[in-house]
Amino acid sequence: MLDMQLVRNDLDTVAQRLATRGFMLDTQALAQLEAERKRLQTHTQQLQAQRNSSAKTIGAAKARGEDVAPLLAEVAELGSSLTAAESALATLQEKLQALLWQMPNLPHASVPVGASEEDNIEVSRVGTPRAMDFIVRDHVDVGQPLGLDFEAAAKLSGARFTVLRGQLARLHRALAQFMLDTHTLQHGYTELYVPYLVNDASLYGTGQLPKFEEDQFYVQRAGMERLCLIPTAEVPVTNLVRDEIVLREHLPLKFVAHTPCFRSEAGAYGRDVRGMIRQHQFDKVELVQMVEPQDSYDALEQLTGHAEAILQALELPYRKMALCTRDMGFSSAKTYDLEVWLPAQQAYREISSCSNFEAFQARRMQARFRNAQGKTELLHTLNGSGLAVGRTLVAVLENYQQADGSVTIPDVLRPYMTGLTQITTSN
RNA sequence: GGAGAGGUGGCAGAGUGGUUGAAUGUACCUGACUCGAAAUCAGGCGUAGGCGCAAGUCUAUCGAGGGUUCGAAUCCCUCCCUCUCCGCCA
Repeated sequence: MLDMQLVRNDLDTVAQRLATRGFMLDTQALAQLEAERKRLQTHTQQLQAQRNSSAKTIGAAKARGEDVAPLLAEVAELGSSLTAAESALATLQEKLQALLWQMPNLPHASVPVGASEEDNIEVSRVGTPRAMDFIVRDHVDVGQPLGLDFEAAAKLSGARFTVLRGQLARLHRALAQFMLDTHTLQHGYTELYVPYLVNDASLYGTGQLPKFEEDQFYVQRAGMERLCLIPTAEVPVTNLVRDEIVLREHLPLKFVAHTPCFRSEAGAYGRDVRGMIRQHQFDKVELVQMVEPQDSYDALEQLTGHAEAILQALELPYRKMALCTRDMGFSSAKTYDLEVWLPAQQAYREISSCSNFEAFQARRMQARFRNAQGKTELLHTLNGSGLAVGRTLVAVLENYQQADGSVTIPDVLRPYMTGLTQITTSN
């Protein structure tokens, strides 16, 4: 959520910056609503002040044992006009609030302005795709003989689910373990285990609501608040600081969590239908940081580097993209995507997204810290995938495939696989 | 599933219709005492918003929403959440 103060005072600049990401702010309508709000609020507060002072007068008179009838007559009219003013103000403020909830974050000055992913800028490219002197198969063809089973998953749940068997399931687990160990032991993150079902307030906090309700999976409970399957660990982890005032000496907070993620992928029909690139359920190791405002862009570089370290350790070729204004997520001020090389597609595909949200989420969550002056100030929040486990498995299958149909296990994963060096149909 | 208790300021904890934005304790800040610290004493200390150059002033806020009332933390209704005990269960 943007700072209403800023939106008010700098309406045209805000509108221009939002326009670069494709959000058209009706400044005239907003200015008009704002003016009306101001008028109504002043009016309402005057009436409230009047009510309060007469109530006190009446109370005092009663205490002295005087007749209060004439005083009561004086305020007879006040009630109804106050009720009317209050409800008019409430309606208007709801309208303004709804508008504010739906406005995306302002892009940082360093974000390239662009219309689509075509305008994303390649920041760096690491690793060289391996030369393969045989017909390169995609992860589906490589994986199916080794235990990747979409038919079984379809029977159980439908499209966009996966069953993994045997060493493939184990490799999947090894990947997650390796990522967690790296981030906790080498990058200083605290591991968390968190709920996979969260309430609406949490989804508002990180920005999934109110705009992206149709992307979520909801669980209804009779007589209880509905809960939502988390689309990413970002939601439960970031919301840990919701309504909290963090001590400055505890900053930065750095958390890592391995969770499944659930996405309905509404509107993605026909995209990546083959394989396990785009699933309703996938695992992800998520990095989250809460930092002081002046540190957040350094933190973004570091956090992105932590995700890159996994790709480097796995010796997977990738590139780092600075997303352009139009391609960034709703809540983000700046995002780097890490894209891994998929030889079958002869393309780099997203495997991690690292973002600085500045105070956008913190304002929604009222997540604050006490600054050096002892005043409460909004935190800056960041997160990034480190990495998407399912897609990492895809990348390993494709990049480590051999002519004979086996898959070599990357060196760093072997300790997690009791020394196994390759996956074949026979193991 | 059954029975009960409860949601008040950073924390603890009073308050059951009238100058209560809220006692008290604690934490924190400032000052006094001290060579310094501890202890003690005095003062300050929530959040959000409106108006104002400012000093200031006004409004809202005691889980959420609605109701009663001139006036609600306090009474009534609905909902949400937490805790305890019993049962069942991974």
